[in-house]
Amino acid sequence: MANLAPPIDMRNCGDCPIRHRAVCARCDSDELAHLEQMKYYRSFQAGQTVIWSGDRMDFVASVVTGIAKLTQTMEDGRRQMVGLLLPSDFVGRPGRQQAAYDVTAVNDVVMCCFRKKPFEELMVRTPHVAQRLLEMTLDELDAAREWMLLLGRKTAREKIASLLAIIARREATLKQRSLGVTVFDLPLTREEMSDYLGLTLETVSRQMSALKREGLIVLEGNRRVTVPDFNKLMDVTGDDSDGGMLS
Amino acid sequence: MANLAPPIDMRNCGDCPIRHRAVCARCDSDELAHLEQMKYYRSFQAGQTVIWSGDRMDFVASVVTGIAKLTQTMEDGRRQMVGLLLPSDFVGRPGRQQAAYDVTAVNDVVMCCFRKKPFEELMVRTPHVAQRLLEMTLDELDAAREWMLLLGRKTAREKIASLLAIIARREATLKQRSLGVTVFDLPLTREEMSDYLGLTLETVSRQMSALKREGLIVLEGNRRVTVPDFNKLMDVTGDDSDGGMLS
DNA sequence: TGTTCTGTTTGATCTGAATCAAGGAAACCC
DNA sequence: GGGTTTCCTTGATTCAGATCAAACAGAACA
Repeated sequence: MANLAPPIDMRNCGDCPIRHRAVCARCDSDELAHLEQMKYYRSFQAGQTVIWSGDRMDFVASVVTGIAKLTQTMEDGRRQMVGLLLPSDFVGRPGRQQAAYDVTAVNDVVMCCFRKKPFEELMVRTPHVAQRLLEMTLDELDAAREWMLLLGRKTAREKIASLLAIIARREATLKQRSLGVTVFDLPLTREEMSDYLGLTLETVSRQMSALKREGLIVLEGNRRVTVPDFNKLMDVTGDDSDGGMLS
Repeated sequence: MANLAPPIDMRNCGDCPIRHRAVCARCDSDELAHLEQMKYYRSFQAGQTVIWSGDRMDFVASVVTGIAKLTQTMEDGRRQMVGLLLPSDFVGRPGRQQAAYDVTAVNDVVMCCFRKKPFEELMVRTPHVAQRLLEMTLDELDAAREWMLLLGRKTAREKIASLLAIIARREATLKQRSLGVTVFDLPLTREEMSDYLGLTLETVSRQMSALKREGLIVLEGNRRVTVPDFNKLMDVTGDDSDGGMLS
């Protein structure tokens, strides 16, 4: 209901990653002008569905602000999150007809969109776009595989700690702060966390309480989390203990 | 111990996907000649490690024959398979220094390799290579996400059925047979299956026995599997029930 | 022809997370 | 300010799959 018009200051376009990261870095300005003309913005309210799995998808986009999730659902309702899209992440697959998963706005989201057909044509003309997208897709693949280890082999406790560590690290990077003490708001509800981690929301809640009881995290309300000692949290994740600093 | 020399009939090169799928389809013959000169073959014995996680990876490759697995291992030994490489699958990430996972030959494997540096240079000159790789990577990402649903939400029984269905379907496609009745040899040991599915090998064995008891599969020895009715097997996977016939 | 592997099956028991079931607490809304 | 809704926590119980333990089957080999 809330989209297709761009009430967005063009200056925001500076954050648009398709322009910035996929194209701008290496393309000449003619191509850039092309992209400029093609793009349009859409915004989505928290909870709104961007695309349903199986729908034909006639655009590609990148997240400008907000967070969106990719989910797969089984016939009986069991649900698994399979991707979390943060600002600058790319949505949609050039060369593919149908969406493979549901895409839903977690909070209010703005996306920078391009019609698929012309974008694909542009991709043929400007090799750097394909190369940049390949890079981004490889990163996503790495993340997905990390996630598979989590889903297949980690305990509930380790899963929660891993998720908190991921968010804390991202938050620290975003705000250019060190990882020593981190404070942030969880972008996900308990249920979304459970969909992410392959758990029930009760188990998520219990494990959060446990970590709180042990002083590994401090909770103000349900959402605001303080991690007093990042390394202690990392010890619980089961990951290699370099603190993840050598990304 | 067993590599770096090509005792392989050049005609096998017809199966080499880098040539065939990434390049050949759309590139002029000069580029092809380039690729021809660059490539070399390596073969690996069953169980041999192709690359260790963290090693610097100075080549990219594609599987010509055999099957290789990607695995991640936690400090305490818990292991999760995160990828299964079949003939024509691509190994390695242009633009990345280190290998992110262990790559191991499941059975005897031949790979068609290219030194990374010149391959990357070639990628810049020939846009279709990057585009083809992007397509392949997107496919892998889709597979990984399907796999995440399996790991996070499926029961042991559904996991086993899903794995068997995947292999049966691939086998049928390969031999151009219909899916009605399928016979094939499992390429994986019970332990490898458990690594794939996030289970213990005992549970894998038990569930295999259960499917056998119920007549959903017939086992000759441990490896040879007959699926008398593919649709009945699909009913157990928990997947949407189109029988997977639409791609 | 036994001997030793390696891979597999099966049984008994345990346990971590799911399920079932109440309540609490913050946000929203007349 | 009370009522509704949505989200979260906590407790009691159950159960699927892990763990521990033993035995079996086929292949390799001497």
